Order: sequence, then structure tokens, then C-alpha cells
Amino acid sequence: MAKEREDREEHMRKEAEAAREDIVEQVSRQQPDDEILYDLAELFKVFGDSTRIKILYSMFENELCVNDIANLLHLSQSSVSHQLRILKTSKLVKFRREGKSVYYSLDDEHVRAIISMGMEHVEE
Amino acid sequence: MAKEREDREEHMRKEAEAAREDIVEQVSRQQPDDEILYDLAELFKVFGDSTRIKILYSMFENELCVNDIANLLHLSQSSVSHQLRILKTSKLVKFRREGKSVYYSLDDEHVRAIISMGMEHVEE
DNA sequence: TATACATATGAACAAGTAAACATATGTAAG
DNA sequence: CTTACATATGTTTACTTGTTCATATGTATA
Repeated sequence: MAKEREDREEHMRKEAEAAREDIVEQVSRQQPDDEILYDLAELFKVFGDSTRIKILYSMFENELCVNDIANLLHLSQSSVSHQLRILKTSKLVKFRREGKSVYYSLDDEHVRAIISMGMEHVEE
Repeated sequence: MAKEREDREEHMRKEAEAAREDIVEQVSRQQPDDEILYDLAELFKVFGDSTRIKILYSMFENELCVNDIANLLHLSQSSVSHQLRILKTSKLVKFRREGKSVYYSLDDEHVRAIISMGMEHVEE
């Protein structure tokens, strides 16, 4: 009888589907809140611009003032300043004032680590 | 005589300027090629979208097919597929076909590492 | 306080891009 | 080979965002 085989197949199909649903539900529970993932995306978005990456990389070892960066990367002072504001807001860089100049540097080791990880992936 | 003091100040100013220039030149030498930094920015740009980050995170532990992801994240099939194409092109995910479904998963440990690093920074 | 230099900010414009919708391709089974 | 289901892709649109230009703020010095 074909009926029996059909029943068996239907049974297996339903089990597989249930297993899928279990996994999907499990993933759903493990998934962080949307808010956190939104923040995470915002963080990477800041790294996701070649001008900002160049600026960040230029500060990998040394602190630099706005003018240094502008000269080094052949960018306008305005552009550098605008980008530094974004980097500042995202807590990727810190700064200190010395006379008329403002010196910027990477905020912490996380920033260096993230860049390094990305570099490894790119250099493959 | 004020002249002497002025000379001394000018001397110091020039020395400081020269030291700055040295540092800037040193940074310039250390800076990777623009092309590499461009690729690096492109990489982070892919992480820098909340939809793609959600998709990536959903695959943190398990492989998932397009439909699973769409249901899980309440996204249209089209949207998920478009984003997966971007993730595929950037070599952030791999996939295998099984019957009518296509199962996607993170391409390597770098991807996990980059996401984890970002998470640490966000969760501070 | 006036001047010069360094940096920051506001506004407008141009380029890039994610989502939606429609449609095409691929695959299994009758 | 036709139907149904899963995934992929092309196109348009609305929105986001980096740059430029002009201007403002901040700081040291005469």
C-alpha cells in the first residue's frame, strides 16, 4: 500500500520541520536585543568609511593633532574635524588640548583590536 | 636683551616643529597603502548595517536557511536574500545547498572574532 | 583688545544604499 | 513537463551621509 509510505514520509517531514523550528526558536532566544545589535551596527558603521579608517590608522601608534592628520592624509581641515567629531562621539578616540592644538589618539585597546582583526581578514 | 630670549624661543619652536614633522613622516611610512585601508573600510561597512548584523548574529552558532532568517528576524525574503548576497561577496558567510533550501553560516572565526570585539566595546 | 593661528560647526549638495515590489531561476515531486 | 516551493535578482524610491564652503569659537601673544 502506498498509503503507509506516504504516512511515513509525512511523519519524517513533520519531524524535520519541528527540529528546524526548535533551532530557529533557540537562535531567537540567543539573539541579543535589537537595541544592542543596532548599537553594534552603528559602531561598525563608524569604521566603515575609508577616510575615518585612515584617520584611525594614522593614530595607531602616535597621537596627532588635526593639522597633522590633514597634511598627512591630504584632507581638508574641515573634513578631518567633522570626522573626528564622529569618532569622538563613538568613543573611538580621545583628545587633549595643548596650546592652540588638539591632540587626538585612539581611545582604548578595543579600537586597535577591532582594526587588527579586520586587517587580518582583509590581508588574506 | 630681548633679542636673546626671542632667539631662544624661535630655536625651541623650530625644534618642536621638526620633531612634529618627524613623527608625521614616521606615521606616513607606517600607514598601509590606501588600497588596503579602502578594503578594510569596505569590510567594516558590511558589518555596519543593523539588518546585516542581525543576520550575521543569527548565524553565530547555527547554520540557517533563508526562510529561517526571514521568519526569525521578521524580514522579507527579498531583503534577506539581497543582504546575504552582500555577505557572500564579502566572504563573511558560506553556504551549501540542500534540496530546495540554501543553508548559510559564518565563513570563519575572524567573523566571529570581529563581532565579539565590537560587542565588548558596545557593552561597556 | 586686536591679530593670527588652530579647530569646530552649520548648511547645502552629490553620491551611495537598503527596502519594496515584481519577476526570474533553481529544484523536487507528481 | 507542470506545479509548488525556495531562493535570487533587477529596478525604483526614499533616505542617509561625506564633502565643501563659509563662518564661528577658542587660544596665545603683542
